[in-house]
Amino acid sequence: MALSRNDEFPVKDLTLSKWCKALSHPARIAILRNLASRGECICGDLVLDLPLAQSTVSQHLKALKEAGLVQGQVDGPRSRYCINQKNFEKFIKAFGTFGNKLNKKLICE
Amino acid sequence: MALSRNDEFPVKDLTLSKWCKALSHPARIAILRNLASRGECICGDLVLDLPLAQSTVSQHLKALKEAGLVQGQVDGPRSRYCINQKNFEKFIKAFGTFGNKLNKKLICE
DNA sequence: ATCGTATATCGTACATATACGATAAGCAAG
DNA sequence: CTTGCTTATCGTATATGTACGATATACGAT
Repeated sequence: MALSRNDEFPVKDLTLSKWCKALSHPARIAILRNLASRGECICGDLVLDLPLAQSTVSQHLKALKEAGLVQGQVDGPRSRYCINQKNFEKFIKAFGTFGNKLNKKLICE
Repeated sequence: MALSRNDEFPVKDLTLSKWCKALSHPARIAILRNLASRGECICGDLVLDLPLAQSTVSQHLKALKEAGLVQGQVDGPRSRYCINQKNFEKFIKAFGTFGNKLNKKLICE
């Protein structure tokens, strides 16, 4: 795409867009729901629940990890994943701030 | 990307991911902030505020429109845009539901 | 009718995302 | 050490996203 102009946008917008991007695929939303309801689980559990190949699920997990929304730890031959609660809360908060600001403007002005 | 498996995911996940995708670029977040603070504005106003060419801004507006988050109406030679409040509220609500469910699980179980 | 302004769309280039199978790497068990 | 299981990564194919300039379209004004 030619050159990205991302460095010319406010950091807050970049941060929020990064997190939203992490949720911009239904598989990643399903993964987060799954992780939340199980507390934690291994990659193989997710593969059973999703209509995707193991390698694809692994890619989505990597994306969520890079966005900071999940964390993983090695457990023998497995990888055990869970939601990165701290960052997830930051995301929820940032989103809430964004939504509230916009709603306030929409209603009051 | 080979064939998409999107039709095999729950509708709720698809809906939320679609909206998140609309916010997955900083320019579109900036546009929404802009529209909220101005109430409404024309494409040219946004072009002045963003580090992007007119045609690119128009593309981002189209994306937001297709996601249902903004609406536009022709005004003489201009296009006047504003936030689609009804859908935006649906989005905020859907996101809140998602976030709350996950948080509840994270805290209580 | 012509000119100027505003915007959407087209064409294009390149980047990134999504999907899969195959393979590599790591560990447990025998 | 070999076997079996789990997962990450590689290679690849294709789709989508992002950016620009150029152009078409639509309207108001002169």
